[in-house]
Amino acid sequence: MKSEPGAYSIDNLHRAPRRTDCWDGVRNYQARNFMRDDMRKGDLAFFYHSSCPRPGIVGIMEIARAGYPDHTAWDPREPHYDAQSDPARPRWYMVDVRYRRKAKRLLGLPELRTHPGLVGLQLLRRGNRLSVMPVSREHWELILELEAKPPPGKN
DNA sequence: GCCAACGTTGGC
DNA sequence: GCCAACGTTGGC
Repeated sequence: MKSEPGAYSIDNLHRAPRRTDCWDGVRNYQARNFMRDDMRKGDLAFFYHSSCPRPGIVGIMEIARAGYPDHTAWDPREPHYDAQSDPARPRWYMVDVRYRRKAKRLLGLPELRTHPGLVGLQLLRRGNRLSVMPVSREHWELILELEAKPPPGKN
């Protein structure tokens, strides 16, 4: 799950009450479907910082509540207000996430890209712009193994 | 249903 | 700031 740290970082989540917050504001149908249909309470997710000097995976969180309507879509004062979303038929969904831990080190996008085992990871797909996307069990475990290794040196 | 125009995302 | 790659919109 991606977020721009300038808007909402893993530190924000760490400081939130009960280290839990709602993942609101997603306004993309594919990303919405992942949250609404595929995420279950107790699932784990990587927290990814995007649009920043060093984009990459910065930590792990847990889905604390499965998909439910994103009420910020109905509030005109909200930045992601959507006048077309009817409370009777919610268009946008969110989940609640709980902070688990920070990554031992940043798993930067360039490093992830160089790893042959991560070919096919949706995050690395060309032109990918989804802010929420699935990670296979195999890729998940590979990334955790990568985390345990020393960071790549500068060549 | 096609597709051009436009807006957004996000790496660089 | 640039721009590639998408998604959305709306005229036809």
